Amino acid sequence: MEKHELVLFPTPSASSYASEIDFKVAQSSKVHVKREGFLRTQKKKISSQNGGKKVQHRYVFETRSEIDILDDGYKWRKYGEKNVKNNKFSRSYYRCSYQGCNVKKQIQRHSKDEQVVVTTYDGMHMHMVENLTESFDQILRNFNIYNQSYNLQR
DNA sequence: CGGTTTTGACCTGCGC
DNA sequence: GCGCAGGTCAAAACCG
Repeated sequence: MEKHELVLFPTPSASSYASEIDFKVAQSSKVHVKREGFLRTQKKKISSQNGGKKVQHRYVFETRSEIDILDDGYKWRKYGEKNVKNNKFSRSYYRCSYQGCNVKKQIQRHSKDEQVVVTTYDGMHMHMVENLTESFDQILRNFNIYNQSYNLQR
């Protein structure tokens, strides 16, 4: 396994909810990760669902790859597919098939730069997984560490 | 047989 | 309201 190095520091976003960062993975490909809170309307919806206790997380991965589905070690069940406007490629919707796990993800290819795959994760897994891909784990860990220090600075 | 994919219908938020 | 765009459901097909 290659070493994952942190390439860029993000510019503090205008939105207080979002932060983003780039990782270089295995020499060739770069992963752009973005973490954002939900928009106000979505927050409202969430809070009415579970009493407003839980914070929802969203991670957006942008990878440059020929393969649409990057194996992150989790088991996903596809539950939908849609054509999005201004995009010739369709977007796929997946849900984590672990029982009781509510994590969702969307996979979508850029219309302009079709080499880029955008993977959006909604929520966090509250369970372990045997087959966790090391690179994915490492990226998320680095990203969380980064976010912690970022939050401390403010 | 049990889980997954497919696919059109259904639901919902939002802008006009 | 209405219609569009995006997100989800669910029944049938599919597959090991």
